[in-house]
Amino acid sequence: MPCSIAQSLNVVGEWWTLLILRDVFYGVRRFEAFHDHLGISRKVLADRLRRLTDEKVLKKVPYQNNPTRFEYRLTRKGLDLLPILLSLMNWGDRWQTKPEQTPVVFLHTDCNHLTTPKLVCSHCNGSLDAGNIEPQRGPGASEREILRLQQASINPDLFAKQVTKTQLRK
Amino acid sequence: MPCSIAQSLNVVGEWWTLLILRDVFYGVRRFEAFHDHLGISRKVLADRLRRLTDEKVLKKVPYQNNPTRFEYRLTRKGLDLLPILLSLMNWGDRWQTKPEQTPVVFLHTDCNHLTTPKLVCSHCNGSLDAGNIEPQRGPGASEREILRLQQASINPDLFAKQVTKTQLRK
DNA sequence: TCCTATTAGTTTCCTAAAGATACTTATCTC
DNA sequence: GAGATAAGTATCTTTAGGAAACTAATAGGA
Repeated sequence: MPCSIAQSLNVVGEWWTLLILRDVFYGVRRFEAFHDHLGISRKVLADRLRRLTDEKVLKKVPYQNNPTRFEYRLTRKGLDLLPILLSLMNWGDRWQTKPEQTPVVFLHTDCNHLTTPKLVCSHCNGSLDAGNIEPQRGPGASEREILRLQQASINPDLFAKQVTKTQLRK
Repeated sequence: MPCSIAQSLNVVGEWWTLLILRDVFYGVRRFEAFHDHLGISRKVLADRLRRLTDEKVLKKVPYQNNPTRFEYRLTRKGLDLLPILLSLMNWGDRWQTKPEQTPVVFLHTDCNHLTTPKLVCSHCNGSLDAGNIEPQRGPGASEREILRLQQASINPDLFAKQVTKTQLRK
């Protein structure tokens, strides 16, 4: 599918993949450790780790010889997944968890305050949300994509009041 | 699992769910339209839409009577998923797509420039990345979570040089 | 009136993927 | 030699996904 979201989901969209990556960000590196922490089946864990190394999100680094054994580390490409994980965590905290049940918070070591991630514009640093962005065709837009964009509205009348009976087709 | 990422994935972690939501953000609202655009099976589409409305990410709004038919709209909770979608899109663009193949770009209407989403600290507006955040126990941290955090390192020696043979246990 | 189209699903059947558990290989420790 | 450790494979059963046909309620046209 010619869509960057689909491209991403192709790599990290399967069950377990993002939970494995969360563990990697927390410093988990070895097969047994993933298995113990996550309670994931060994077959699926092996499949996912293979996929992630094939896609160069993780790389295998040897940590002993005889027999040679490997641990899994993030590549630059993998490290760049952090915004996705932080966004997921932020949404879960806000909508799925009571504030007093928040399991993990983050300290921003540059300013030494607890932080919540916020999306801003790379150009003006102003906040980015559904109300102030507009999708446009990129250089690789397909015919289909262009058609879709012509009708696109990022904020589709979100809180449209309930349509009254007389407005509805009889 | 007592983890906000798992909580989020519980709602949006299944195949198709985020692609359906992408379409919703672009203004797609009806069953047949999702089916046509995505090429998803009708059964799975019905399952996913039911799940999303149960979770109050989408809500059904009637648009005609006799027979009453509904379309799917984002709630505030659903609208708040935008950072996740933008982060996924951004990662896909950077790592899975050649620049000249980018299908969609975004205009930030506040500053009128094309934009790339960037994560910043809610407190100081400084950039947020693997190098300057540190996970800490939240109010609802479990024993397990606390143990994990004690060994946590968000940036686990990413580019550790290949370990030399003599460093490895013989 | 009868025929076809539209919309939003549901049902059925078949294949693909996930989970549980046991097994394997190579080595170290007791 | 017995057990433990680590990183997987292999096998079997259960579950989930895809394709296609079917359904309900109505509108519009011949």
